[in-house]
Amino acid sequence: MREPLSKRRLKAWIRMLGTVRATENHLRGFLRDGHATTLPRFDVMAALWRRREGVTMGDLSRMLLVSGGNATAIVARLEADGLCLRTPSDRDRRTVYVTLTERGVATFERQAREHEHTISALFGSISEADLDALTDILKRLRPKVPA
Amino acid sequence: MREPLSKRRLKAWIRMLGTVRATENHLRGFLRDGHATTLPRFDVMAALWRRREGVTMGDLSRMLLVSGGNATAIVARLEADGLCLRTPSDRDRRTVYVTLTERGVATFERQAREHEHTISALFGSISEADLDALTDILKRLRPKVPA
DNA sequence: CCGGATTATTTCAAACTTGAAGTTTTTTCG
DNA sequence: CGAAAAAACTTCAAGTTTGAAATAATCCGG
Repeated sequence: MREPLSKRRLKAWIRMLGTVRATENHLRGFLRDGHATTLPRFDVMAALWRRREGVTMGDLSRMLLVSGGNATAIVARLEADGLCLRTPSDRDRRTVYVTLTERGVATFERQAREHEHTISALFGSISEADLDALTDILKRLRPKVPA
Repeated sequence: MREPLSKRRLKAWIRMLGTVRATENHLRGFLRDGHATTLPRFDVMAALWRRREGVTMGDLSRMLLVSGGNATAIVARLEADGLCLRTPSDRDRRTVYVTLTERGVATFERQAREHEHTISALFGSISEADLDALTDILKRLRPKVPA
């Protein structure tokens, strides 16, 4: 044994954290310089784009793993910019459905193209087999942390 | 080919991001409930602990991949709480060395024990071979994103 | 039907974070 | 040497984020 297993796990975690932070910093850069937006705004718009039919605030915060208060704040700014829309539900007057506006969809799709290219470039050095291995490992990791 | 490679890379990235966010949320929980502190404070203290001889503000922000302004803010709060100390350099009067106080060391080590256990538990479902594979993949990923 | 629990969301203060601008000091090089 | 450029920090405004408390609506058991 080269090192206690718990230490090796810790190092793997720290390395993963570093990779994610570095990648996020990179993404933040092109969103700022090329699209005058931010990562949290992009993340919210991505969630809204994926579920075009509308998402409740609760779903949104669960999808992004952020607090409800945070979701409220970002959606409020996106709405002020005309990129998304909040519609109260008829069925349950507590819930609000959020959707992208037409302009929001167009804006996101423009950003998403470059986003995908950027990620693909950053991840270009890992093979298909690695991609499978990574996905497999992450799949086993994730359920350990309950939502 | 099951799917365009760029889409698969994107999905792997999104999955990794989710894993990291979920893990961070979990860590945030025990730091708050058990140690009355926060993740950014813990991260700074970890960096200071690792380099006990002292770290400049610049080194700190590069180690943690955060902005200089951010490092200043967190160190200021830690210092106000008596957990770290800022010492101006004799050699270069622009630079400041930051170190943990004795109390800071003791506090961090207490938190770090539980932190390591938590990570070890979360990562308990991946084998040693997986750990190697994961580390290897991340090592190849990371240099693509220059600091 | 009533009242207490639960659920969905918002509000708010405090902390965190970025990025740009400003200050001070050191380095470079003509 | 003496600018001009570079480097190390700090400051600040604006945006992000959390978590607790407040609101409002729905659900559920009696």
